[in-house]
Amino acid sequence: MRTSKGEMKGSLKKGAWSLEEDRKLINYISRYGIWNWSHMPKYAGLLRSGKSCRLRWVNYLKPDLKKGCFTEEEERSILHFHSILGNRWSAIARKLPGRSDNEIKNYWHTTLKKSVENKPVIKVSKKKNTNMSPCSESQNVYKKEDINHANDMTDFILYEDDNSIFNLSPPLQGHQAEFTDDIGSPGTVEDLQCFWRELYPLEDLEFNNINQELFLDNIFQEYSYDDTSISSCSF
DNA sequence: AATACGATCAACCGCAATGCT
DNA sequence: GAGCATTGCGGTTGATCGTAT
Repeated sequence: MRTSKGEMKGSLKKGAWSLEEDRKLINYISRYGIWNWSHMPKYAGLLRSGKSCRLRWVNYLKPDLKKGCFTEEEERSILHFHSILGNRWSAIARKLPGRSDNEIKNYWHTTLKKSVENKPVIKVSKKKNTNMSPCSESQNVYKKEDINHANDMTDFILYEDDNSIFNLSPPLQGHQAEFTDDIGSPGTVEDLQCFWRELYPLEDLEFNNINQELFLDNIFQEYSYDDTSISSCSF
């Protein structure tokens, strides 16, 4: 069955994305790029709508997304552009590289709107420890400087071409191309690094203008590793 | 300790715009 | 130009958290 917009309905999963689903989507896009959101989920082994996949990628998984608190400068930019553009969140997001429209929209409704209405806002971090983006130092967040040999993680890089399609460069070959979805959930940083290493072997990399540090931070912050995981990490 | 409440944010929904045949 | 598929956008919802009582 299809909706009026052509997307499959029924038997599609909804709600929060699991780590495994994230991995499948990242894995697929890394290998094949974004060619058709509607058909991609089937080939990626995901029981999600194309819309859901796109949203997840755009708002959460894209490697150049910035995570963490908005800076004062970003706040000023949002206020400024909102005064000009109104609720055109995607237009505002384009003015703030690394921020998604959804993130800006949420930040506006939860924080800035109140300040505009002259209600002083006391920022208290109440982040969740799984899917939430890290905000304060109280969060269980580990930056790359916390981890030995973290520079190795800059081995992993995606690039965006003129059509906004993310590709891996160069294409995976041999055992890399055989990399499949049936990989267990990464319990530690080490496990996750193995996952990424299989996708992006050092010798095959080409670097470009994607902010590698942001991508690196995203990988660690995404999964909010606990102390045990970090201390056991040795790459 | 238990419960209620408010804040936050990921994800969904409906619709409009755009592209393709 | 019509009809359908796909993409993108903005509003809204619901789950989950921390805090207050």
